Amino acid sequence: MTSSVQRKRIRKSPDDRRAEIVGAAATVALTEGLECITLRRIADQLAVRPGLISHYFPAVEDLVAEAFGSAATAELESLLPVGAPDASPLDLLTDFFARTTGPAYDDMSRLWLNARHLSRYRPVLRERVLTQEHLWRGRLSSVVRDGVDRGQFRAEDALLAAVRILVVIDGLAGHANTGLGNHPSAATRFAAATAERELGLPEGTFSPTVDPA
Amino acid sequence: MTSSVQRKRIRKSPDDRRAEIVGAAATVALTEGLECITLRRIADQLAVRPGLISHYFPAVEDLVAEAFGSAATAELESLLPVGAPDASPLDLLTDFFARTTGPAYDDMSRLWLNARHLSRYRPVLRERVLTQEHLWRGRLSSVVRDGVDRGQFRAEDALLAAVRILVVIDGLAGHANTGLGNHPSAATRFAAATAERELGLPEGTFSPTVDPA
DNA sequence: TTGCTTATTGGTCGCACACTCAATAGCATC
DNA sequence: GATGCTATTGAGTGTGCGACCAATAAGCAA
Repeated sequence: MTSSVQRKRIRKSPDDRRAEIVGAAATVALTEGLECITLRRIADQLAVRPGLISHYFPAVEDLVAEAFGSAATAELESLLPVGAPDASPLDLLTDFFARTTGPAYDDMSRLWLNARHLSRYRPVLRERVLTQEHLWRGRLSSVVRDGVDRGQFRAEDALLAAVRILVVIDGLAGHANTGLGNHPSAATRFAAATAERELGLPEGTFSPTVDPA
Repeated sequence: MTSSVQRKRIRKSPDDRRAEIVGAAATVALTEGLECITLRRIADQLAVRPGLISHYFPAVEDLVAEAFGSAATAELESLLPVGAPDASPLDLLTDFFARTTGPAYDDMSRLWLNARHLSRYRPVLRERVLTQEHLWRGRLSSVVRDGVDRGQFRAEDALLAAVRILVVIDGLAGHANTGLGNHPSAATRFAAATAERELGLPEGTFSPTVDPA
C-alpha cells in the first residue's frame, strides 16, 4: 500500500547519469539558488537516493561549480552565439541588451550574484566564476572588435570596453532581488547607454526610446 | 582545574547588551559574512551563552538585518558625512572615489554583495537593504545637487546620476571575491570616470592619473 | 540461461544550526 | 543586610546537512 514509491532501479551509463545530475543541479541553481544544491534535493528531483549523487560527486562543491558553469555557458551561448560570424555586431548587441536587461534575465542575474558571493567560501566555485568571466569577456570583446573592424564601432581597447559593459550589467544585476527603485527604465537603459558611449555610437542606438508620442 | 572558563555572570542593561550584540554581529558580518552570524558565533565572541542572543533576538534574521544596517550606516557616515555642508562637493567626491575603489573598501564591497544575495531568502534583510540603498542614493544625490547649485557639476537628474554611479560601484564590488582580471586600475577608474561623465566634468577629475613619467 | 561487473541502494554517523524554557544568580532598591 | 526583579544560564529538542560503506540488483556478455 504505502510502497507505491520506490519503483524499480534504473541503471544508466555513468556519462548519462552524470549529465542528468548536472542538468538537474543547474536547474536548481537557476531557480532556487546554488545553496539549494544539496545531495537530498538533487536526489529527490531525479527520484534517486542521495548516496548516488555522492557517488558521482564525492564533494558537493564540485557539483555546485559544475552546475554554475553549465548554466552560465548555456546562457552565454544563447546570448552571443559563437556560430554566427556573419551577423552584424550592431544587431548582435542590440539583441544582447534587449535580453540582458529584461526580466527574463532575472534568474541569470541572481545566479551570477549568487556565484560571486558564494565564491567567498568555495574555492572550486571561484575558479569556475573566473573561467566564465573570461569566457563572457572574450565573447563580448570579440563582437566589439568585429564591429570596430567593420567600421560600426569605435573603441581603443575592445577588452576594456567589454569589461566596462559587463560591470554595468553586473551592477544592475545586483538589484535582481531588491528591485531598482523609482528609476527602473532609466537605470536599466544605463547598460545600453554605457555601450553606446564606449563604442562611440549615438545615444539611443541600443535602447529604442519608448517615449510617449 | 578545567573550569577556568565560565567566570562570573556579568549582568548588563538590556540597551547596553543589545548594542554590544549588534556591534559584534556587525563586525562578524564585515569580516566573515552575514551567514556567519549564528547564535553560537556571536555568543562566543561576547563570552556569553547562545541562549542570551536568542533572548534579545528571538529570530536570528532580525539580528542579521540589524548587523547589516549598522555596518552600512557607519560606512556611509564615514564616506559622506552629513555634518559637512560647507565642504566642497568636488572634494567630497574625490575622497569618496579614492576610498570606495581602494582595497580598504573590499570588506564593504563583500558585505553589500553578501546582503544583496541573501536578500533573496531573507525578507527582513531585504527591507534593510532597500532602506540602505535609499540612504546611500539620497546622500550621494544631495552632494551632486549641492555641486550643481554651486556650479561645480552639471546634471539634469541628480538622483539618476547618483544611481548610475552607485550601480558602477556595485558592479565593481561584485569582483571583490574574484579579482578584476588584467585591467584592475582601468576598471577601477571606471567608477570615477562614470561620475565625471554624469556630472559633466573633464576626464581625470576624480581619478588622478598615476601614469609613468 | 548463467555469471559478473558495477550502478545503485539503505542505513548510519557526526556536526552545526535555530529555537524553547525552567532554573539560577546579579544587582539595584529598600 | 534582606528582597525582588530580571538578565543570564544550562540543558534539551528537532532539523538538515555532507560524508561513508557494505549490501543489493540491473543489465550486459558469455
